[in-house]
Amino acid sequence: MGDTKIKNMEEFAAVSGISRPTVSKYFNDPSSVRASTRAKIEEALERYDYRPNMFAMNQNRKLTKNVGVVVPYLADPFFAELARNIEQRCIAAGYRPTLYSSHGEQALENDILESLRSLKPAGVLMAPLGRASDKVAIEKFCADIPTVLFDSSIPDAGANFIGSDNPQFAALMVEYLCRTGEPPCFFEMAKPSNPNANKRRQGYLDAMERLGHEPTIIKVEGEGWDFEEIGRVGGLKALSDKRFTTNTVLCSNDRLAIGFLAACYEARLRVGREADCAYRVAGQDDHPLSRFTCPPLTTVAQDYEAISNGAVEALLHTIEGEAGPHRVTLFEGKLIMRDSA
Amino acid sequence: MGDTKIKNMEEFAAVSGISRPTVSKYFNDPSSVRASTRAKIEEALERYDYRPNMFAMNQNRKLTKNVGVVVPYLADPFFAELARNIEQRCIAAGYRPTLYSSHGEQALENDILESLRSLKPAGVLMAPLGRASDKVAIEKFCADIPTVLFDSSIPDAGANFIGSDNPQFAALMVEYLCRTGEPPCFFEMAKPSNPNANKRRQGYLDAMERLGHEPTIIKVEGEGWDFEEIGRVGGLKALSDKRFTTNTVLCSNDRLAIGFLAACYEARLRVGREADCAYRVAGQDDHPLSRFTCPPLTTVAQDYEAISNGAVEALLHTIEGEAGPHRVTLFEGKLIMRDSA
DNA sequence: GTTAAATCTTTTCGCGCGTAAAGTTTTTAT
DNA sequence: ATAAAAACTTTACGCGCGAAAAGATTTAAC
Repeated sequence: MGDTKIKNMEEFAAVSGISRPTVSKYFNDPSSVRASTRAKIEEALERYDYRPNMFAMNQNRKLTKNVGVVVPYLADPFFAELARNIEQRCIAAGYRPTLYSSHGEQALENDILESLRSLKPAGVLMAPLGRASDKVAIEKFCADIPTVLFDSSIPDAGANFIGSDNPQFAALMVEYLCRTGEPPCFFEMAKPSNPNANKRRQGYLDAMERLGHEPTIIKVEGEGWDFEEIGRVGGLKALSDKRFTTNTVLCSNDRLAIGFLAACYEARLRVGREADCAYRVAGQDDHPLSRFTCPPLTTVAQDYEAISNGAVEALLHTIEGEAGPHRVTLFEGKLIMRDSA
Repeated sequence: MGDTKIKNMEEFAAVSGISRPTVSKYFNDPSSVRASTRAKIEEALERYDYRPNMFAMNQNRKLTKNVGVVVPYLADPFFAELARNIEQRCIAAGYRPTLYSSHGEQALENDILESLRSLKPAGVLMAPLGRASDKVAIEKFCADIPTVLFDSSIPDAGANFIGSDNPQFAALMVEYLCRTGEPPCFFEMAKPSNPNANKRRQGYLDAMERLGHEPTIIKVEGEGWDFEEIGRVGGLKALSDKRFTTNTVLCSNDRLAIGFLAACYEARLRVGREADCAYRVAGQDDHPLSRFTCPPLTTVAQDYEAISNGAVEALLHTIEGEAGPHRVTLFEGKLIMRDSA
């Protein structure tokens, strides 16, 4: 292999005995050429390892095979895991995903959208920052480029949305906690980065009312994406201020819960379902590390598979023109019972 | 702004009153044109938001401004954090980083290298999978494209390497643990994914010998990148088999330690420095979540800043031709004392 | 075996920009 | 003020491929 170096498609077409336009057609869609031609090309492909020049390819093509994947904070294993799933599904569908993280900053999110435009992507899968997002910029982007939003929605951005049924998450957990012990207090950030938090709070309030309990919401200070630290510091303060009206705490998300567990440990309060425990603590998301906390965290699991799969499929439909304007798909969560509650 | 839509550099040159070749020069290096010309261009840039076509730009340029960043497993917050730092430094240096994760698979790592070649990157920053890497493929890649390896080295790959002084990590922790209590047993995977584990084990052995203690190494089964689960399952088994010869456990890395902490909790063994604790547990890396475990994990901190900064600087030097063949830079770890040991 | 349909070849053009050469203008130095 | 240097304009070409049109060939259909 590699006798003579192949410089361009012209040369490769020569050694494979097929005309260049047909070879070009092959690379755009191998199934679009006759089986016998395809065999010839693929045989030559093994003898001389040629790959078409990406830049020349995409220059004239109206639609590239590039797909942008944007997440708000990649250091959060929840998004890392979603990104991993999405990447692999895109590759399987014959697309070239490129991963971007906004790192929690609006300026970066906008920069990413800008540089994404110049990539002429076939489509974009985006989990917006949420509260910190530049809604107008995102709406404009969605209007120009086929985009599917996931995890966190931007109302009125004319794109499909795939996410979780957040009120259901909270309701599910509230019902479980009330059935097995004292009704929960709700522990959250005063200014959540993500609108899902608001839906979870509402789900909590509704479920508590439905079950005839008085709700208690504990809001802690702190902004940004350092949820664990915010949960720890805020948790310590809330504990010493005795703001919890029951022995049960439902956290707005698992990362906050992990911080709250650390606060309980620091305050020498035992967490769990057993008799000698001071608090029961539950989270929401089923963060990859939640099963390794001490005690293991009871939580509501996001359906990672369904979300990533649904997002990719919705994007492919959008790309292929089957419009279906502004559909919203929500997946239910599953109760994951562990030792913390 | 946006009166007439600018299609290409020709049109943009017209509205800015500068010739196209000079505009082209500006975009390649704004400081290469006269200040007055630069001002004219930048003024026009504000009135008409034009951006040069990426694909046409890179087609004829011998060296692009693209930089590939490859990590073995992005769902590991350790690598996510490194990637974040590296990305931002690359952007600051005027490059366009693109992030890739091998997701723990050799095939994917090789695929990434392949598609990276067609991106004609100015350089690549790569943290190899380690044991699972296709060494030959990586060596070839390094020979063709300016590459800096980080975190995990590939001997003989003709590239600079930036990482941590792993034997020092273990030695530092062994000395601390021996000074404050019983000497540690070493807890690790039988087949570590990463060669750093071997250096840490050697560092442990040397330090134990130097201090006149008998070393004990506990190897647990399991492959892949699910370190926490491997640590938990292996830890439970090792505990029930009574394989620990002292009350102190030094884990090969923090993720394994997090799993081991979960095992201790499950076995109802209290971890910490206090009198009623059964074990002291320490890790290595200062994983982002290590300060939130229960108890907070005593560990040796990687110098994230130094590594990411060093890697980017080494790459920039390599790109700019200042060869300096095969330099290895190692950074020391710092002891982070928390409650677990 | 003939005909229509599908596929391939040949030819040609253009994408948007990098780059080089030759001539012109502006800036800097003396 | 004058010469030399620096920066600019004009012109022209090429990169590697997509795409379209017209003609030749193969395949499928009856």
